[in-house]
Amino acid sequence: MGALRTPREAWIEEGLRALADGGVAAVRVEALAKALGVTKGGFYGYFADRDALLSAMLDVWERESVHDVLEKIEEQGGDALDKARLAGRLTFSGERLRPIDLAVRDWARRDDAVAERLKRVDNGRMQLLRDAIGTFCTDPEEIEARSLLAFCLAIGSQFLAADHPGRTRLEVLTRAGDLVLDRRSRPTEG
Amino acid sequence: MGALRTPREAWIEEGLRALADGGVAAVRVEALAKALGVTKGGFYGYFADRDALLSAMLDVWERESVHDVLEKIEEQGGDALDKARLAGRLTFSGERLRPIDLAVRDWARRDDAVAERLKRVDNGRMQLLRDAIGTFCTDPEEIEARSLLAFCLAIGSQFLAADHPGRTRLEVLTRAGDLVLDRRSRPTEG
DNA sequence: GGCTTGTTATACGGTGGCGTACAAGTTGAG
DNA sequence: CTCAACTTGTACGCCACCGTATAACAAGCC
Repeated sequence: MGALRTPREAWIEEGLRALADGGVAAVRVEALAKALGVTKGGFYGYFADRDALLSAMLDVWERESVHDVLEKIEEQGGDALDKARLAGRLTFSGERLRPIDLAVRDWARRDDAVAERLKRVDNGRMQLLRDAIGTFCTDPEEIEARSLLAFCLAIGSQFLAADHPGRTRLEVLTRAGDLVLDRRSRPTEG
Repeated sequence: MGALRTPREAWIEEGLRALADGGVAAVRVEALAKALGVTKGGFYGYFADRDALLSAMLDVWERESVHDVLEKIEEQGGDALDKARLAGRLTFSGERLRPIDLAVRDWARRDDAVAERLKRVDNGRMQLLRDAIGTFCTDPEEIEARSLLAFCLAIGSQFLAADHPGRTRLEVLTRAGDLVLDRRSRPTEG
């Protein structure tokens, strides 16, 4: 029996790396092979074609983004606000999920199947936010509006190029997060 | 003298259309030619290469996004809040600038020259928001945080796939915008 | 060591894109 | 109507990529 020198998972992992820093167009079979130090010879033993790899990559991404995050949240405990904050950090800090998420988001604008998956994932995240904001806010419309604000802050800030003279993005982001997620921040004439 | 049957502007316009609905990878000389009903024969009379077209497209986009928007804002008048709101509508409603903006935003993540241009544009937009929010808010840190929130709301909502059961995205978006841009919306225990 | 089994390298055909060269076509001026 | 000037079509070489076929190769088992 021959050994498994470049297993299926290695292709998926390299594909996710390419997706993360070059978008879906950068996921090219021959480029992945070169990055893995092999040729594409073995690739088609695991995947019918490039689309099969893309699909497998999305499977891994969806599992890590939903199942794995929820698991970590549960084992941490805390109230709904803590959970939402941890979920945000797990997804949008750290160099693994964050760039993949952004690439998937752009990809979804041109591929309905990807858009469908992203919708499932985003709906789950929105529910975490609703639960969190519901702990200090009773108006359902305001809960929804604040949840949207919090989510858009997390995503939008990644796509924003503007400077904040005299401050860091992180500082402004923290303050903005407080405005949306903290009951006590009811600024000026609160 | 021969007439100008497919002028330079037509290539740029078609390029922007392709960029808007397929991303920068979809801006292909031969595809644009087909869309214009010609072959690529004439293209290289106007542009040294594909990059020259991309650069010209960005020039047009930047002028429309900054100069033209500022012009319309000035001729409308009103206070800083009205101006910021109009700027937001001109940029993120309507089917011309909005999809181009999103495509440029993703493009900027992989091209430093584009990132530089986007930063210039975004800085201008942020200043409009600071001026607007400064009309009812005095704390500079809160002004910055609210400006970031407003901007992220405009961008992030375009990339968000989640549903809002029982409501439309526009309804939630309007409420969220009020939370950030309206002094009177100081919800629950305001 | 040889055999079996699975993995990888190599070579190929097909497609589609870029940029160039030049021929064919069109247009307006005289 | 003719000519010059410009625009466009066509054909080409090049390269990168996909997917297939097949041969070379490694690894464990007997």
